[in-house]
Amino acid sequence: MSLRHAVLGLLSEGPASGYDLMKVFDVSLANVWPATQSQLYAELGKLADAGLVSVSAEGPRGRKEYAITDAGLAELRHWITEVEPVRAARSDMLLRVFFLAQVDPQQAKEYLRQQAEITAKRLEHIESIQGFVESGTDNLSVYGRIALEYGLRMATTQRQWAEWAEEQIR
Amino acid sequence: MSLRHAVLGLLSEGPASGYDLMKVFDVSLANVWPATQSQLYAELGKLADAGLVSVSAEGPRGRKEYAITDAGLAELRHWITEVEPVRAARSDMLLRVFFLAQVDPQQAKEYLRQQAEITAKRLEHIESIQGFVESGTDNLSVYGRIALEYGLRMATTQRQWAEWAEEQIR
DNA sequence: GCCTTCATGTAATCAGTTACATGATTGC
DNA sequence: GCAATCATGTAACTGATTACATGAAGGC
Repeated sequence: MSLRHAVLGLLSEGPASGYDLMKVFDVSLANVWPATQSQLYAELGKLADAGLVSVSAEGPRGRKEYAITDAGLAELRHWITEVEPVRAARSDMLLRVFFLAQVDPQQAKEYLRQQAEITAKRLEHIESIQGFVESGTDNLSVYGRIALEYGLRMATTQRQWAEWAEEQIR
Repeated sequence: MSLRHAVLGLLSEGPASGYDLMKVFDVSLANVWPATQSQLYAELGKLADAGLVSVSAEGPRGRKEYAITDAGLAELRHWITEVEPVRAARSDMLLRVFFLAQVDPQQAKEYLRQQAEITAKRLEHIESIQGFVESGTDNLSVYGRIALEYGLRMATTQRQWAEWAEEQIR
């Protein structure tokens, strides 16, 4: 049920069409809550039915601009402050670790080295977008930077763990 | 498609019934790949249809013991060494961070402090189970400890981040 | 005889992914 | 005229969650 709140959150910054939202999504929230175009349009429809957003304008090519309603804002705030985050935390990367005894030590070490490398790449990538967002002063940028810092720290820790784990084998 | 491999992985340590697997699951893999009882039984059925596991014995109360087949072991090894882990990484905890501008700074700080506390509790919990698993010498325990270390490091980093983030506001 | 544990499943629903379908408008 | 971009949606499928149904066997 969180895509709904992701959409409400984006609309809390101002009205937008599904198409607009998708673009913002891809460069911001997609990292913490991926969603597809079909999902987004479907969610906007449901949100409108529930009265949490409304069609604020219609443009060319059937464009529908949505705006968050008071009920929507209330729901967003309620979700932020009163709903306990659930930690799902599925990781097939870690799942594999449990079964590394099923391949030979060489391959197990190789697997962990690969993970260290992949994480190092992600780290570089995060650092590169950090440069981009440094300047933004809008809400999403300000808090986006705090979320980015999370990614940075987590990736660093993961890289170090993978390097340590590789050492543990043999 | 990873529950399938979680099941294969557990069966690679020896034959077991769905009921047996569920118990092991809850204290080990559930942390990296949660699954429900219904899901598990359904998966065993599909796995058997696909010839990756077979019913190796039948016991009282309709108990069916499953054993991994050669094809199953091959599939498991292939998955470990040749299939790229996908990083899904959905976090509604982080999603909220993006929208913290929608509540007042007091509440935003409160939210982050709460996350720090929750993470601290999880950290304690992980440390407590670390004591339990310290002694095991079976494959799952050995690699389970490496996975546990991951949880430990990640939780530590997350706690520190949450404390830092709280400081950033106001 | 009764409680606990063992043991397996079905059904309904929801969330997410992939692929496809369709067409209007704008800029060149 | 044509390509790129804008724009919205449907359909089929897979995976996951919740709730319910059912009953045998073993220990006391």
